[in-house]
Amino acid sequence: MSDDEKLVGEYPLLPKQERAQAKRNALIDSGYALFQEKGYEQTTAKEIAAHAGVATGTFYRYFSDKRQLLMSLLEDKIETFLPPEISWFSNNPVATLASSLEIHYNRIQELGLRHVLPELLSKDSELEAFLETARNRIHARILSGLKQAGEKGLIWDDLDLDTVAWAIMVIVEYGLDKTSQSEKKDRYQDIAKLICRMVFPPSILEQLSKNDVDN
Amino acid sequence: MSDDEKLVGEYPLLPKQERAQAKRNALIDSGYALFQEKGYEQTTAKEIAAHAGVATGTFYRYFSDKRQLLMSLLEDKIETFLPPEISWFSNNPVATLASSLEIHYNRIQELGLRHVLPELLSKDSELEAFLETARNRIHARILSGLKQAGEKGLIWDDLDLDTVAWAIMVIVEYGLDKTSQSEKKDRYQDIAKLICRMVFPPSILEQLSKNDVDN
Amino acid sequence: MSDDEKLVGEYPLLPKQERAQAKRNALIDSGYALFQEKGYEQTTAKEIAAHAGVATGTFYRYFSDKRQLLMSLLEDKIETFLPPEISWFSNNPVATLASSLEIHYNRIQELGLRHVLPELLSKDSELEAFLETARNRIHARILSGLKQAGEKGLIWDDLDLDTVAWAIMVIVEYGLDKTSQSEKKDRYQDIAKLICRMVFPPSILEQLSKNDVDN
Amino acid sequence: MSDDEKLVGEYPLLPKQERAQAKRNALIDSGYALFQEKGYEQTTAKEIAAHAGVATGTFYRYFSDKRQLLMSLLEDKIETFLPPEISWFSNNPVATLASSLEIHYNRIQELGLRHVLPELLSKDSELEAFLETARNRIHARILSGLKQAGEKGLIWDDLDLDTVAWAIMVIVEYGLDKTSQSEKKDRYQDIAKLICRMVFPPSILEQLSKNDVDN
DNA sequence: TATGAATGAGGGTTCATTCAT
DNA sequence: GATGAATGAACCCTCATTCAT
Repeated sequence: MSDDEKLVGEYPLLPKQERAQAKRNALIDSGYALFQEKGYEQTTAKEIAAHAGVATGTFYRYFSDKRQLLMSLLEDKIETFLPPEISWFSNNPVATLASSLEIHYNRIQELGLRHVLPELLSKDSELEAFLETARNRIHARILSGLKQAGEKGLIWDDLDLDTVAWAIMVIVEYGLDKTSQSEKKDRYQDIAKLICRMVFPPSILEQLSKNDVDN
Repeated sequence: MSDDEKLVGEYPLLPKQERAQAKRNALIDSGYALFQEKGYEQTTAKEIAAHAGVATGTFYRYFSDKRQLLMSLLEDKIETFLPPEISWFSNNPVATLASSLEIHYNRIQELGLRHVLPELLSKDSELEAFLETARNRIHARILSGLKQAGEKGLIWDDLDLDTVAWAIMVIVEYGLDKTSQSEKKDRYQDIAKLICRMVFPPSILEQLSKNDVDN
Repeated sequence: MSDDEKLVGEYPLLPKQERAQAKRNALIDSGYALFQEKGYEQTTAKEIAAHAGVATGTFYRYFSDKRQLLMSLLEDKIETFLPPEISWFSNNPVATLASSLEIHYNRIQELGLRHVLPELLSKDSELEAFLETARNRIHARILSGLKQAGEKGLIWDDLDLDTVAWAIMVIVEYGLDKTSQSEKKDRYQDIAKLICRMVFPPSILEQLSKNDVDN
Repeated sequence: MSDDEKLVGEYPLLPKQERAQAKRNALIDSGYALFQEKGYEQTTAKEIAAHAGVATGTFYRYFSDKRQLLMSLLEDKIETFLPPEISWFSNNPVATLASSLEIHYNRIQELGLRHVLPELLSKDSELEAFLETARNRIHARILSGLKQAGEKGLIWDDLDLDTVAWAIMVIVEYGLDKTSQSEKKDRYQDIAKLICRMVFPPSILEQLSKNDVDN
């Protein structure tokens, strides 16, 4: 992408670079698809290349090895991990949160690499560090939202916000796996309700919701 | 070998079946230890056998393959997944829950296979089914506790108990990973508080706790 | 071989160890044959295994890799590099030397690895050190023979014995390669004569030879 | 690239053929340098091209393959193998020979491909034939010098000149490898002395040297 | 029954060579 | 001509599994 930007304004628009970038992307996409489908260890570099429609050797032109493709893939997709900024000040926090969750969860689903990573984490400290960073960014984002709400006196004052942020994260990250597609809509609502009950005292929650009805 | 030493001087000792069972157990334990330490794919049958103090070939007398050892291992340890029956009627639900969580989490830690399984799930539907069953048993146990509490009118009456049970499960299962050992004590308290807030209306919670103080 | 010695006196004579040793030897022999035939780089581990009549994997039970087989091979055969102690005091030095050369050259031929090593030397300092050691042992043996002769006043007194020893070594080591088999007998004589002329003043040489005729 | 810089500002400059020749030479030089440094098998076509500052594909415009570059290289450098015509009639044969050796050995060092070739010989009969030819030319040159000396009655009359020529060749070709730079000067002298002793009867040698002193 | 050497398919990776641009 | 990305055969090595002892 930064590559494309550099090209802006240049006339002939080198087809070579574009094709290379396309091939790299095809490999990443294929790696992504196969890692999800069969797991990381079960996917061979040969398969990834074949799936991307290139020769085995080409794989190694773009990535030093399978692991590096995984890292590149993660860097490409990392933003998806970040949940949207959650607004705790909305009139109808439950509904707002529910829709936030839906958006975020869909993204995570799309990423869908969670099933691929755990086994690797134990043997790859760089990967571990990388994901830890991502996780911290998510946590920090949730925590900051909670702090703002706390400063306005909207939430329980005896909460350890760190724990709350972490519980929300876990619920969102691991929570919807086994739910059938048709039931998910309802579940978002229920989760949102649970989270709100963790966060807001009932009185505040009622009041916020009332405002909503008034509008 | 330490096994052989024990045999010195003792003649008939273990009947055949027992010796075999001991060997089988040693293999399971070794598999368990190594899977945790290095992951499933990264552990070889040879290593498991060596760690158990038997020959490579012996491994295959007791298990048809590596995967089957994993399944046996899980069957052996599955009970550990089950959380203790949670008592929602105690006088001090937060404290009671916190200690339940601590007990359960320590068991799960001991099992510690979560990092090993996810990647396998994608390629092994039998394993998937197996774990789904285990998961369902946990869920059912939590759910049944909630229902009892619900029947006594102790908890929010607009809760989808299924969702609540599931959220509790997720928090317990995935929640404490990155917490440092020293901070865990506090975290159990905080988690218990959160869960209680999801479950009990504040008034009930207050009342239950008051009883406690009275005693 | 030292293995065999250890076994002397033991009854059942473990067939396992013997078979393993035999396999190891078969691999070394195959490696040796193929290295000579096609060169080191051109020979694959698979080929060596096939030539020895075992599976690829078996190769790696006995040797960590191709290079290690080469080292083992050299260690096994290193003694062959050592030329026989050359007797400079014999009555007929030329004839004696000629026959020594013949024996030694045949051994070297049998070893025949010279064609295999040069390219490797540049990239493998351990191998280089190993061969340097072997070379030094040869040189030392020749030199010691020359010194003894020198002390008896048999040879030119203005010789740098080190250089002489080295020249002899080179001639013996590299000298007979391209000579056709049929001509070798004569060539040994000629070489022996040359070397003697390098070493002995004509008068001494004549005198020594005369003794011989007298006998 | 340094080539390109030379082109700046100069329009037609090198005719096509010359440019091509320059590129070809650059490739040969690079191949030569890399073969010496890392060995033939260890050097890739890509590296040679990169070292020569051209693209991989360009390599194959000039040479059908890596082997062909080696052959071309040898043809280019073959003359270096030829030792200088050795004058056996000089007044001070030892000194003359010593300086001849020095010149020749330096050339051979410069060529330095000896470490590269042996392994290849076994699998490439054309190469073998080629080097055999070169070797024969050297041998013939030395032999012809010896014959001339023989005709003048300067050397031992019972010598097999073929063997002598060959011994000289071997000593010169393989002899100085392991000698440290600082000791080489002396060694040339010693070698020259040895060779002279192989060739000349002491009386002749003395007489020739005396002439020298007289001058 | 226990052993552990043997097997060989298959994985990751390299590199000589080709060919579209 | 020149380029260098693409190719894919072939290499080295591992390890789940078998089987003679």
